[in-house]
Parts: sequence; C-alpha cells; structure tokens
Amino acid sequence: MQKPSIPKGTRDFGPEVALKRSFIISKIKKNFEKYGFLPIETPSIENLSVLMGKYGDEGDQLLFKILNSGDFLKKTTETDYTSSRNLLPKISEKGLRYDLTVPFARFVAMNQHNITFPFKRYQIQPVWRADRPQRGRYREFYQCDADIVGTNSNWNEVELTLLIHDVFNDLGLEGFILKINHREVLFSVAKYLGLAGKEVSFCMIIDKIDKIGAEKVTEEILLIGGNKAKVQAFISLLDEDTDSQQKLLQLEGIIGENKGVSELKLYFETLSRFPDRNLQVELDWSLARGLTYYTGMIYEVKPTSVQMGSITGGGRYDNLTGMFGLPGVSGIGISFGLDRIYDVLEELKLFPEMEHFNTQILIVHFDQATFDHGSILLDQLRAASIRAEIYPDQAKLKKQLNYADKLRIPFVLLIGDEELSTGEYALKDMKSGGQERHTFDGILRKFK
RNA sequence: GUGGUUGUAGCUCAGUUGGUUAGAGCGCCUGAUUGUGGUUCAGGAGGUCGUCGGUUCGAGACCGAUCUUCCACCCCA
Repeated sequence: MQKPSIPKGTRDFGPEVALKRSFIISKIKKNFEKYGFLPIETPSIENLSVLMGKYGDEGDQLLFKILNSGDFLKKTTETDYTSSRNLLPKISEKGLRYDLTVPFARFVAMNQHNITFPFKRYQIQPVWRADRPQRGRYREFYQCDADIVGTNSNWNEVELTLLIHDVFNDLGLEGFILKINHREVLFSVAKYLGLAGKEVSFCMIIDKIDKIGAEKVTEEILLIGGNKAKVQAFISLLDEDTDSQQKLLQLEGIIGENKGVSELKLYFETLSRFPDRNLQVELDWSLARGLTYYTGMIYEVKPTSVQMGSITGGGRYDNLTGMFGLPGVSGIGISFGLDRIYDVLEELKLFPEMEHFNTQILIVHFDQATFDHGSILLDQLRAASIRAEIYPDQAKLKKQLNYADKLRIPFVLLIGDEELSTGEYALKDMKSGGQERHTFDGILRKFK
C-alpha cells in the first residue's frame, strides 16, 4: 500500500473550509454582477504559444508545462538534448494557465466579432504557478478577475475603486487600504532620475521599499545609474505623510506636466463626488507591481490589520490583445486573490457561524415506524426551504444526537411513539439543551 | 532555481551521553444512561518513529540519500 499524498503547494478543502470559500466567491460574484460584469470561463490548459513570453523569463519558468501525449521522445533528435530550452518545444506544447488575464486577452482576440464593446467580463477560476510554496503562496490558487476592455474612459478606474469597496464591505473587512500609482508617473520619474531605458528595473527596486527600506532602495537605484541628488529628493517624497492632493503637487513640482499625474488628478476629483462612501485610497509612489503589461493606473489592496501581502491588485493595460493580433484595445482589470482573502478573514474571525450554512434540523427516530413518519415530515420541511436531514440508520438516540452535535446542527426533531400518537413533536435546542413541544405547523412557522 | 528548517498515535508535542516492551494531553470507540448530545466517571483501540540505505552487539536518537513541512532570497495572488 502506498501513502496517499498531494503535490506540494496544493490543498484539499474540507466541508468547513469549502463553505467559507464559496461564501467569499458568492459575495465577489454578486458584486461583479451588480456592476454589470458577465461571466466567462476558459480552459485550464492553454497552448504554450499563448502563455510563453507574457510574464517575462521568470514567468516562463513558473509555468507548469504538460508533456505531449504518446511517444513524445520519438519526435526528438540528438541535437534537441543539448539544452532544456531546445528540448521543451519538442516534448510539450501545452501548459496550465498562469493567470486569467492573458487567457482573457486570447479570448477577446479570438471572439472579437461576437463581442460587444466595451466588454465587461468576470472570471473565477484556479490558476497554477510552479513556484516554491510559502505562507500565502500556493501552486494552485483561485483568482477572481473582472476586466473592462474596449474603453479608454477614466470612469473605469473609479468604477473599479467603488467595486473594491463594495466587495470588502460585503465581506466585513474594514481594515484595508487601496494603494494607487500610475505607470506613466513611474516611467517619468525614472527618466527624470537619469534612468531612461531602465524604467522596469527602477520599478522593481522601488517596489521593494516596504521590505528593504529607503536606504537600500536608494543604494540600488544609484547602482543602476540614478542621479544622486534627484534620487534622494524623490525618495524623501515617499516618506511624507501628506494627502493625495499634496503628493500630486509635490511630484508635479519635480517632473512637471505628465499624463499620469493629470489622470490621477481627474481620478481623485471624480472620487470626491462620493464623499459618503468613505473610500480608503492612498497614493503611493513606490507601488509598482510586477506584471509587465500595465501601462496606466495600477492599484493594490493590502490589509492593514493583518500581516499579509496584497489581496487584490490590478491596473490599466493599453495593448494587451495586441500580441494576439488585435491592437488598440485598452482595458483595465482587477484580480481578487481568494486564498489570501480567506486567510485574512480567518485571522480576523470575520466568517459567519457554520450554522449559517449547514443543516437546521435533524430528524431523530426510534424505529422503522417513526423513521417512515419522519421521512414525510422531512420532505415537507425541505418544501418550506428549511435545510433538514434525517438520520439514515437505525441507531441509538445517543449516536443520533452526537451526530447533530458534531455537525453543529442547532435543532433536533425527535419522533417517538408519543409524538406519533399526539402529533406534537419534541424540538430540542442543541445549544441550550432545552426542549419544547410543537405541532408540525408550529415548527414550520418557527423556521419560516 | 539558491540557502536554511521540519518530520514520533487522527491532532499538538515529550522521549536523557545510543540500551529492555516508545509516552502525555486532546480526539476516537465502548459502557455507566434501552427517550437525550455537549459535562462527569470507568475501560479500550490506535505507532514499520517520513522513506531507503549505512555505522553499531544494539538506532526514534549517529551518518548519507530522498521525499515532505515551514522560512528567507527571486518573484508574486
């Protein structure tokens, strides 16, 4: 006999966890639909030609690749074995999806003639990364994406901001902050610092400031050739605890007129139309985000009361479908990280009680006659939309009650000879231990 | 991919410089209680000490390999 196991970085979900996960999904889905997003689904496996080269060299390595079917070695030659790089395309042409955005871009390019633009789609599916697992990092995890493509309107940025707040409000999470930045701003800053051509490196360094601190970041920027005085001036801006208006003015003072700055200004102006939404938005010049395809505003949600990486992220990309032969389609998207949101809600104990989801009444019986009678009542309870079940075996009362206790079923309906003859049933409250007699109608009314 | 770390009962963990038959708490099962769970009491089941190999008269402990866990780096939800 072999020991059963699952691959590293993957997990089984028992009923309790699975219920909580679907609780989160249902809230997210509800809000996506409230904002007019429509669902799509794409295959778990994509052609590697679709996936490769979209996430950088690092990303290509983190793709799970699928071996070709059949005798895949037959089609290889001696020279293919000189390196893995040469061999790979000969033995594998499919891979597991790495995120939902690239498959979505592929979907849009392939279905462009059937799509009405602007197209708002949502997609909630697992993705896979051949990463080394850690706390809050898995090899299989869910993303909940909503994207709007085929529109340049700045309203989209605002709409997604409102959506983010609706979702987290619905989930009961108050301690979070939405951080905002703009790729144009970052690129202009990089140029200003004397780093033309090294914008991406600059973004990667600046993004690490939370982890390694301002000094180290300054050091590294200087190392790739930043102007010392200018770098120090910019880094000192990050420290300042001023409001967004001030930050924008300060930055404009340094880099001058800029498309990113004016878009951010407009964004904050629009947000101010909704003063009673209590929007928690913070401009953060050090926010960069990894994915290479963002071109405009980028954002990220971090919980403030729990030590955890970003639980939601997204941004605007101007030309995502271009690589699939459909240029000029601007889009903006957001991705909720289900697994991390779960961990945060769990840590803050924000999930509703189990009783909210599971069976409300267990019917307990003593013999065949009372079981038969109970099965009829059971059907009527369910007809009234009450979550109910009957203990399926003939078993001692102790065992049946124990079952209710273990599954945290709050009420037990006992049916014995007495109940059969009087038509009044004993309804036991498992929490208090108390017991009352009710007619069946009385019970129905109690749970309606 | 690089460096470190962990593994003993279903779970959380003890286990002395290598020495008889590997322990505890919790959980589980049975009974006290044939119409009352959760509390109490009595009893019981459950382990190839991650796996394979080595050292030794003797290995849970020492050595090697491998898998696994967690952590840091890289990167990211």
